[in-house]
Amino acid sequence: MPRSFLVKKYFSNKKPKYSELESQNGPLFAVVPEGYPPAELPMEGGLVLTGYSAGLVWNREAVPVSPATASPAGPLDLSSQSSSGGSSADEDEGRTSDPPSPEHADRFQCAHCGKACSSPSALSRHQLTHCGSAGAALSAAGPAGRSAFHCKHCPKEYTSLGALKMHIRSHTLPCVCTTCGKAFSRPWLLRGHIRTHTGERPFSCPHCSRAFADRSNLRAHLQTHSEVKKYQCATCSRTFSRMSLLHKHGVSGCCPSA
DNA sequence: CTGGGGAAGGGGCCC
DNA sequence: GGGGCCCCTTCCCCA
Repeated sequence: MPRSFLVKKYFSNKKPKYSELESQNGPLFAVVPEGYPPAELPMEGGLVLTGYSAGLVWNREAVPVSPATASPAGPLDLSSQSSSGGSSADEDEGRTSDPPSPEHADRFQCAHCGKACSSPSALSRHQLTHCGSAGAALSAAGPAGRSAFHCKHCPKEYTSLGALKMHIRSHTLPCVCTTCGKAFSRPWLLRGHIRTHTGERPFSCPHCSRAFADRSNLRAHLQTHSEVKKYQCATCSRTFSRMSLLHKHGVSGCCPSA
């Protein structure tokens, strides 16, 4: 289970550019199963994602997945659909931290969302995420119980100074490319950018000769080797390698009954 | 028009 | 607490 996907919460104000998606639910939501309002979809372990999440367009009903084989890591379970190249297995190469073990789930489980943590400290840190801009106002989370650190550049607020500092980087952009001067919030974003100058492509596709500078792009590419792709249209069951393609598909009229 | 690649943003978790 | 890395997601552009 992808860690960040489980616990991501701040959909509503993540990217200003996505305002059009937030303002018009249109075709995109045509693929959300009925009974699952876009703003509240049940997730693994009783998790509920609040707010708009463009990442939830896949249809779990359209592709019945048995509990035994259900992949918590992705929209569709591809673990048994790897005949054309086993993209799922390849995608998971190098990922060793997922999913959390059941015994850990019993030992360090978040009382608010049910998330299992590997240690008490991890649980403590996780519980802090329930406070603040997520609007989850949990009195039991953290000593303050409410956001205490406000960003001076935007309305966001955080429960820890570390989280605030991390966020402020997105405003100050301290990582500057010495080649072109472009600035980034994170060192690894800069490193990824530098690859665009050097041409370095450390992520190779095991099925073809292509290589990529970014792991996520390789992951997307691996979908193209799979017959059954990750994102599925609820209306026609056609699958797509990228959510953006599914979105386009919906916009183009396959799902007019949005 | 569609599918795919490139580049980038940002939150969360682990060490 | 901070750095590094994880992941997902998006936009833009091109074939």
